[in-house]
Amino acid sequence: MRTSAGGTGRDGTRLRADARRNRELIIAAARELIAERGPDVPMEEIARAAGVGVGTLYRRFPDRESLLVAVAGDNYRRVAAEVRNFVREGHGAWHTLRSFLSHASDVRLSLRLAFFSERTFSMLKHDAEARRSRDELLATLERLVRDAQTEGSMRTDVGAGDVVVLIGLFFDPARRARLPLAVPDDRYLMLMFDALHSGNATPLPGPPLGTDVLVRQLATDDDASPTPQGEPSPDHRP
Amino acid sequence: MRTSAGGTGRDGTRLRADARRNRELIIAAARELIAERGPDVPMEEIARAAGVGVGTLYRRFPDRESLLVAVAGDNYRRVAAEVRNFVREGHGAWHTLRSFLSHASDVRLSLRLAFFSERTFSMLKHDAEARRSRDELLATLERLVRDAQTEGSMRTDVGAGDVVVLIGLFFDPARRARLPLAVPDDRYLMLMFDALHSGNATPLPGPPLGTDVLVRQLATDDDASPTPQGEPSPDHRP
Amino acid sequence: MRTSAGGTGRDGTRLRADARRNRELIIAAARELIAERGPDVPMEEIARAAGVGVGTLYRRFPDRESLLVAVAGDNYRRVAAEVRNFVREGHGAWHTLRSFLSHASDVRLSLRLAFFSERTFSMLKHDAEARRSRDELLATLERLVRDAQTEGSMRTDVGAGDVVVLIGLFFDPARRARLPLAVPDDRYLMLMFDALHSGNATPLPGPPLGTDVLVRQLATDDDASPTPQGEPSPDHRP
Amino acid sequence: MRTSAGGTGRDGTRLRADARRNRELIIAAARELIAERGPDVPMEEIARAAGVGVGTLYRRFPDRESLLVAVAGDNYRRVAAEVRNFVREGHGAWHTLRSFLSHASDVRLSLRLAFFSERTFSMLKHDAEARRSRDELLATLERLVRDAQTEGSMRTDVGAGDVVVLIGLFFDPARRARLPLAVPDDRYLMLMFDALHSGNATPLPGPPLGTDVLVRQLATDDDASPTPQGEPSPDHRP
DNA sequence: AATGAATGAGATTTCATTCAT
DNA sequence: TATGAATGAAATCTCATTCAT
Repeated sequence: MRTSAGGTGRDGTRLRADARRNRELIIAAARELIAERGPDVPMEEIARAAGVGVGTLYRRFPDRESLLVAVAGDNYRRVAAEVRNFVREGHGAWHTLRSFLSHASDVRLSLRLAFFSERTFSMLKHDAEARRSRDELLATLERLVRDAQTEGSMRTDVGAGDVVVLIGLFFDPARRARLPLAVPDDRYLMLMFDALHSGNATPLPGPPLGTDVLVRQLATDDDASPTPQGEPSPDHRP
Repeated sequence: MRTSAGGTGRDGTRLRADARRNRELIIAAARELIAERGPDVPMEEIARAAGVGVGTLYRRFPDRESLLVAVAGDNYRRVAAEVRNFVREGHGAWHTLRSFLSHASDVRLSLRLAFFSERTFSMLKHDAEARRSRDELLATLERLVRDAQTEGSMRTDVGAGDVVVLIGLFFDPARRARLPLAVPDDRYLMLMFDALHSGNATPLPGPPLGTDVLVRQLATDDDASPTPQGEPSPDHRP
Repeated sequence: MRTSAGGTGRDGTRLRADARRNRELIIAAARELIAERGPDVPMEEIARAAGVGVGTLYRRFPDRESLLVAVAGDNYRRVAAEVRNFVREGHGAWHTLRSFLSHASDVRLSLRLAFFSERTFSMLKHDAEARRSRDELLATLERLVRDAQTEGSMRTDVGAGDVVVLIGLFFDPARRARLPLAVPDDRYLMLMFDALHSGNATPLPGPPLGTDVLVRQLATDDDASPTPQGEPSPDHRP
Repeated sequence: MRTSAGGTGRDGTRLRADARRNRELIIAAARELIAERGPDVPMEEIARAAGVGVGTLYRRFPDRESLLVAVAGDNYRRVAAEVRNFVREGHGAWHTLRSFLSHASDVRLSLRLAFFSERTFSMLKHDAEARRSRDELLATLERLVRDAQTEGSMRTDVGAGDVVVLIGLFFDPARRARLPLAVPDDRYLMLMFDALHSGNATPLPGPPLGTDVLVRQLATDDDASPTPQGEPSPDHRP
């Protein structure tokens, strides 16, 4: 049984064991460096951190964008399980949402990665599994938001898309690195939650932003068909 | 008696008319491009946008940092008058603070510019007038925050420094440009205000952040006189 | 057992064959051009002369200084063997000294290269092998001078350091290139030797200049061990 | 009575008093800076040192070469009187030659300046007075050398041209600046004299080099007629 | 398949020289 | 006429990407 997770080449053929290992090393190094220094770190440094040559990196990922896509996809996968666990616990939607976004820095990275650039986003469409993971993540987020709103603990004029935007704006490591200040993430995360909590009556301009809007907004120019072609391996975990 | 605003060379001598005009064109172009694409836009593009040669740009500003400083300084000056007007109106501190930060996009740019890099910040110290403007801006912010807290409309576990950080994190045009979404600034500004409004009881980690902390944190190596006038951050805890 | 001469990267690892060849082409081109036009020839020209792109040059030598160091180091190595041969012959120290400096233009280039700039010199300290070669060269020079003085054929109020300075002043190709004259090196080399010959009684201001002085004068900031082996300048005053 | 000394424009018209003053300030500043840092000092620095704008400098001297020519010419004139004095004293030709070259740093600068570049040299041909001063200087040098040789104190296989070459090679301030060593000029000047002193029997390759050779060698490509055209003001000091 | 060398297109900065004020 | 501002052609160096080993 072939799992597709990060283990297939462009044409769907199985990668050699060492090749797959390199692929993973590269993605891990890239995630680290990107999280630390933003999406513009020199390719050579990523290669060095991964312990491979640039050539290898480029053989695996023909350009920077496709590496970003891979990192994003990988991250979604990493997050997928975590997501389910968080939800299972059942401490109330609002609390779950908070701890979900507070503790899982991978989640935050995931939410940011999809929106690094149009091309990153649009390429994501061609990796069916990553897209599926992403959609699961977004669906979970949607559900948590909806439940929290039903509970009455979250204001109803915001949507899951707003949460994604907030995360995307807030947690930019490049920006943070540039701020010559040691500001604690937590403090501003808390403020963000307070902003989202119900009891804040200021009416917001515009309707709640759903994640569907985010996704749709990016899927206009390219092909509209949901999963057009090049789905390397349709079979995935049950 | 003329003030020197924008019209003096490094040594304080008056610039020739055409030179001053170019200087202003450059700063305007730089502000525009920086606001649009962040502080790393090619110098050549800035020059082109200003309608001058690179050489001219470099004659006026020997390196990128000094251009950033100039843009920051200029922006502070542009903001200074506006600041006073806003305050004069007197519709209550909270309302004033909101409209102050909501309407003046220059204010937001100013608050961000000071913290682009340590060197930008530190060079700013040597431009007395820009520093004065900055300090006036920060002092105003401090006052508004304090008053709003006294009014009971703003939570007391945040400080003016927190506002600056939030602005700095939120309104990064480079980041925005990268987001392939047309997100309305207003919406998130509102959320930010709601986060800052009183009635949000979640205790924040850490003490309120004053602007003095921001300024002091960056002023270690150089001159010791922290903030010549415009006392930012008197005590304001409840 | 291979020596690493010219064939190792910065970290001592073996270079690939083609890289080593390029490295050598670059050094050769640089030596040529530097000898012809001084240490300021455009990097791009050096690259062109070597038949490579600038990028290659910069990959090998991250900046101009490090290229100069490499050329110096290489030159020392080239000279090292020659030095021993000259000395072996044994026609009397004075004669040896003369032919040593007369025939080997590489020797002269070497003696000049170490003193192009403080940074060149100081970086040289970190290339152990080049330093060893340099020290061997200087030690040989010291010995020849001392022996010639013992023989009675060389004035005793000069030292090997003086010889280096004279070479350094005389054989500046940039200077020569600028002189719109075809002056024969030999002629002035001969005059220099006559100046150094004994029987010239004019007392010189200052003590004989040893090469140790040259070396020490430049070795203040960095490591304290002055000259690992190849003892330049034992006492040699009459 | 119009004296031509530095006081005429390109077309021979008398310069306004302030213009002449500027011309002199520029030349003085240029001499200083050139002597200190070689013939490549930025034009703007020369202008600044002279207390004028670059525009003024360029109005006076259309390019760098012509400034060098002017500095050379001026220097010759400054030296001319000195030359006569030195000779008048009459302490023996050898002694005179030594003190002549030892004490008058202007003399040394003059001897170097003529040979900075072909164009410098060739342009000199168009400034009749400077050429005359130069020729006087060279003639004096020739005479001193000849007399010293007649006295028996100077070797006869060298000529005044050799002396010029030696000076030209030795006293390059740019070179000296680069040497990270404080070497005393005197010491090497003394050595040079010892080289030139009789009693040094090593036969030199080639014939004595006369200054005529220097001059002739540079006058081939251009026009051969001694003072072709454009002698701005033939009348000069009686 | 892996490596890392080579490439060349920018980006920054300097400075000789021209030109508007 | 004096000024110094404007220009643009180098020169240095970096890095994404391609290609030989």
